[in-house]
Amino acid sequence: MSTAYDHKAVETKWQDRWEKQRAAEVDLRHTRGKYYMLMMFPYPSGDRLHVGHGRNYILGDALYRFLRMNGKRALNPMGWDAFGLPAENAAIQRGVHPRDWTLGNIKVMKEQFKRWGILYDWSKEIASCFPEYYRWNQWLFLRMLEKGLAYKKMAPVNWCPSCRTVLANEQVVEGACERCGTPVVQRDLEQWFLRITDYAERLLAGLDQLEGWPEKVKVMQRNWVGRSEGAEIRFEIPALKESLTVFTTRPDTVHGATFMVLAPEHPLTSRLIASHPRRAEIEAWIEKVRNTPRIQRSAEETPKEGRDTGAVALNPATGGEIPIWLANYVLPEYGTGAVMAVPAHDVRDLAFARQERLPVRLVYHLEDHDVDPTTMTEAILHEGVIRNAPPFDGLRDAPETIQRVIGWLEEKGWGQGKVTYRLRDWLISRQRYWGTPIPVLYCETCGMVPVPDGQLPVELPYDVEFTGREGNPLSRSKAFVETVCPKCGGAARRETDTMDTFVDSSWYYLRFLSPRDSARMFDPETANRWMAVDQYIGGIEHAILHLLYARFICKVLHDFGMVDVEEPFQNLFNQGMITRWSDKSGRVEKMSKSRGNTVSPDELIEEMGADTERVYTLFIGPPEKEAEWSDEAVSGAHRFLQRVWRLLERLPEALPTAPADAELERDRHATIQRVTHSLQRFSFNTAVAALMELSNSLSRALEEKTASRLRCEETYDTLLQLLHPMAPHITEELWERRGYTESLLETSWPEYDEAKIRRQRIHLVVQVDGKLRDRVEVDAGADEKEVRAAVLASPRVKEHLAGRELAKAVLVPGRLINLVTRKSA
RNA sequence: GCGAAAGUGGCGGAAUUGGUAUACGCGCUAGACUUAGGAUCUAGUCCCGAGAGAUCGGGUUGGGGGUUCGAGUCCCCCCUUUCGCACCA
Repeated sequence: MSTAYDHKAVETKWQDRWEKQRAAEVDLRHTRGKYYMLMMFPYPSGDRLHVGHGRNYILGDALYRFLRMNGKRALNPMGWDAFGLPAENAAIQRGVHPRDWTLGNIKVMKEQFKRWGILYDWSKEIASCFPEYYRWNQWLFLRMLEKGLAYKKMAPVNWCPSCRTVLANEQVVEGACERCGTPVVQRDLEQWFLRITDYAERLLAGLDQLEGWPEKVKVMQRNWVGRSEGAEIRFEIPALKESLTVFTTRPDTVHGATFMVLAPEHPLTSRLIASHPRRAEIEAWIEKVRNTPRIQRSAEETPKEGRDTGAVALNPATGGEIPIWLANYVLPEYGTGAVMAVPAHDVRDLAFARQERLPVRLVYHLEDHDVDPTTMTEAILHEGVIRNAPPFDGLRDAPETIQRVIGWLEEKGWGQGKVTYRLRDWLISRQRYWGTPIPVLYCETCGMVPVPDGQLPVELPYDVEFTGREGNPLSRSKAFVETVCPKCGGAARRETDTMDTFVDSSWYYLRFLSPRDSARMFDPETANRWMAVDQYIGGIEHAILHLLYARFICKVLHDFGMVDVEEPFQNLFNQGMITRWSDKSGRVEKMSKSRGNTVSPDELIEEMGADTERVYTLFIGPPEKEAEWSDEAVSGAHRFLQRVWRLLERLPEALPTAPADAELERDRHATIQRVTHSLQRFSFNTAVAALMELSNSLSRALEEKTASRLRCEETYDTLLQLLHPMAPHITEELWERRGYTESLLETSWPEYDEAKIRRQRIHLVVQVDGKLRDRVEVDAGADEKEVRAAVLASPRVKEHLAGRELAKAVLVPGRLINLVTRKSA
């Protein structure tokens, strides 16, 4: 038996053993003690994982092992978010098929997980790119289509004329295509949507139930849904004999509406400008605005631009005529795409009114001084009293005032109360190959026809060309596109759009519970027993999109009667990023390949071992916070593990009996308590610190021969058990060398006895007027009388009391006593 | 601009409920062992002042005020940083 710590041999040995034993496999038929933990399944990109990625998985594995030792039936599955654009780009750049590229990457990542010593239940592995998985995306889509939750409409998209494809917002860099640099244009295309806006209210309400979610994420989701209460108000346009509806959160300021502003895309625009003398010029301007990418157009720096249509509307409250304008700052998709401008009480409207020399009218007046509407430079937002706006004169800016105005508008038939959301329906169409084909087809006689369930899955053809410049490769696959209409038997063409990969990831947590079911999306019975996910772990970058979509789809499946829960993830944990100095940029940045500041786990594991990386990663700081990687500090973790290794050989140094057994026993129990509580609240860094201290105590006890052999061995065994979640390989090896045959994973988490942590005699802190002056030894249970006697006997305390008189004493039992004095008379 | 979180030694950080601020680790200093060591071990390491010394006194959690016997922790004002949203009517 070798005595030096050979991390390579130890780690390979145990990784192979865990793999052979299928150590993390769970039989889902049993649910006693069930705990469903889940790491956000990764995208198998071609890059090797670095230590920054490792933090996430190591954290999860430490939690998993801790749960197991605490008797939980913990399920920790892993799969692959395997569809996506990089695979297609790899195909274009390197001529390798997206499928082969993806499967190759999965293999590499799986090997990396193993080398970190991470245990997943691989019997439940899934990959979203397999037809066995994505057929259920299609099935779900068809159910949503039936219920009207999936629909198709024209929508403006970012379009690269050179690549001839739609780009996601993230792929537009300064108004140009990220890949070829061609300026991106806005273009209207028929696109598929999922009606997530129908669920806006429930998505908001559900957040209030999620006590186990970080407040930050809930706030971000609330803002994203963006609920606004207000009213819709109709303004008549005499020239068109039609009315224009606006949405406003401030119906109480309707008397101050001095002009209207429409988005250039508004359906009424062309009729409004039909007889305008400079119509062509305005149309050209509209075209320019429409072609501005949405991100740029809605940036605050973008100057406000507008055009007068020449038409007027009637303000229902005043009966006055007000001009109708078009402006780039009004967004067609929010509210009704039209606003009533109240410059006196809205910052943006005031700026625009001043720029275009439009009139301003006050509704709310300040009480302390008069404001001149022709010169005012600051809008009056939430103060003042209404004047000259019958029948509301005298009312103040308050929610009740708004309610009264809404009631009045409803009574007069001019408008009604209305709630609007910022949330838009979910655009799922992608003009890409590597995704789930949307299962509909187009027949010349029957029109759009859903693919019958019996014909699912609509499989991606393998034999496709990837040239990179011709739009969606699918549309050039005759074998795929040309098909037969299931209704009439005539010729039909398949939809070539594929789904956003966020569809795949919005229900995968259910598939893990019956991953091989070929008859159903998932087994509702097992799902109801195992859902919700008890602990979900992943990056904050998914705070909005993924987590919102997953909540939405879960609610849809709930409404379909397929699963009881409405919220899929009970507790959410977002680990912080790992940062490191980057020579490229000359500052500390997120660790990433493109920044050239990654640390490879391969080399680190080779040099110091996976356990060292694990311990350091957990010790680096609070896991929810960002942490800066330090190459030097890693060696501290390595030294600690080496000390733990050497302690085994030092155990025989202890004598059969020794004087201070109780002290080490106290440390042991106190450490169990500290580590247990730390791990329960994800405080891995303090858990590691506590274990370092226990290791130091044991080392000292051996050195000074203050504890018995039995006591030292017992302490050491506890140390190995408590350390196991963080450093699984070395602890298993040492445990085996201690002579135990069962895996540490199968042992029960050590228990502590509070009575053994308490000391008989304690050092009580003595303060005089809040300042630390001495410590006295007293019985732990000493009452105030006894403590006072002991304290007043202290020479140092006497010194500080000299010339003063004791006013009162505050005793915190077991901790301190504070003697409060005053000048003696 | 709105919203959220945070600010503690040279550095990463610790301090469940208000109760010994700076645990643990890195780095640094000195010493031991050594053929050499980026190995290992031991001691020291918040700042200022006094002392040969064990020690003693004072100060310190971004700044200022407050509550309290007692504040890193609670309240108010300000400063800084990070993150999210951002022409949403």
